[in-house]
Amino acid sequence: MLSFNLLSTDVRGKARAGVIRTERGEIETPIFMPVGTVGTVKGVLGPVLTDDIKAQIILGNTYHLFLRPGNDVIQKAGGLHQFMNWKRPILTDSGGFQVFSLADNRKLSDEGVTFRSHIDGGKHFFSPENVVDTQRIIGSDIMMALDECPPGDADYQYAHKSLQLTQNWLKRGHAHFEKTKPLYGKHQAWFPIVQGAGYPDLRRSAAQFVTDLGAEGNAIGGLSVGEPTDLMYEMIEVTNEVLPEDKPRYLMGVGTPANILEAIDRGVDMFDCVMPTRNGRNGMLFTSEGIINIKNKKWENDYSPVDPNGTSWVDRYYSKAYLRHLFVSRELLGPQIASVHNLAFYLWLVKTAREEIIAGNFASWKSKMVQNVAQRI
RNA sequence: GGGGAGAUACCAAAGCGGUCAACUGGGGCAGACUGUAAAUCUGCUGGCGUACGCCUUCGGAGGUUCGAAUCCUUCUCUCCCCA
Repeated sequence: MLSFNLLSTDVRGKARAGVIRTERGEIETPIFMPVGTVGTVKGVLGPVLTDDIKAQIILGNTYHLFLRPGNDVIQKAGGLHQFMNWKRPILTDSGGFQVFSLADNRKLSDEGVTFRSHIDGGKHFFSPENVVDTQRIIGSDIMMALDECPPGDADYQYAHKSLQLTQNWLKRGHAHFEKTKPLYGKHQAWFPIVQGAGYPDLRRSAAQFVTDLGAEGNAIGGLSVGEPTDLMYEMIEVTNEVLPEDKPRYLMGVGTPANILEAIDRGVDMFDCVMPTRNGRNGMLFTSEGIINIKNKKWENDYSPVDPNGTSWVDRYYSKAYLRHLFVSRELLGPQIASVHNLAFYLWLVKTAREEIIAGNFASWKSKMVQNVAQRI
């Protein structure tokens, strides 16, 4: 079973500190989950992820793993944990986000979605049911429901229709989940997803629908897909007013350090985002003092540490000038160091948020940190 | 000693009478990135101006022409081949 214990709630706000227990270990919330789409957190070795970054749970992606290496290889390996030698929990996205991000290569129907593979153009059909089956083969500790993620500027009519499709899929996915069993002897949870675009009434009814499914945790999807930030915060608030307090809440795909702090303040427990790794690979460093573009000329002769306050050894071991040199020279070590740093920073951020919630100081710490973290330096 | 080729912006390299402030690469500078089709993509890169534009450029000097990076003369320098 997956359980969630709420330890502490910030006195002023809705921020929560808790513990999720899975058969592969505990997850202290709020938590950030590094994204490892195809069975690898890009550029980061497993032991670094475990010991240095201290990731408690990582993501995988059903669509990508299904295409390559494929269910067969993963099943023969004994599941994704065995395959990549990762012993802590894994959450897998269902491919729902690819319904959105590969919009040009897919066809939606009530039954499911037909994709054209981005790798070889081949046709594949995903349904709420077969996506559960594939995630059983992957063996993730938390499986995600198949959903449709409408774009941020979806009009009401589309958002409404899309939500009905998603809810139909949630019902079917949930039923199939209840009917099937793990393949490797470890419990797997299944999280449904709240959609509803930027419309409070849709979000509220979607949250109620999801709550009624009685899953072990719930997710908020369809945010940070082009809508204004304030609208995203409003949707999180509206949704969390309805979602049950005794289950973890997962905000999918978000976001910037400031986004995460604001969402924690509105009662979110779990996050994932490609930003620390992708933007890190592209030279953006997130620090407690603000955002650095390490490729900029101004760091050319700055021999100070990457981040003097950083929590990863790379922060003090390498200088900004050296890291800039690696990026400018297109050396592979540059993106690797940046990824390790950014992930360690994200994990530090949520860990500190947790401590501040428990200490009762979250609100004041947050308002100061949101400012620091968002500025460009 | 004889014969030939060439000098273009930071580098390489197109252009061979007007549509050239000059193709394209590289380099440089900056930007984007939110459940990863991304170790990717975009913009700028003579000066001044937001912009229409104006000014100074294609080895040096002179010339032809309404008009030259492009044609002619000459100087300087580089490279290749044969002895």
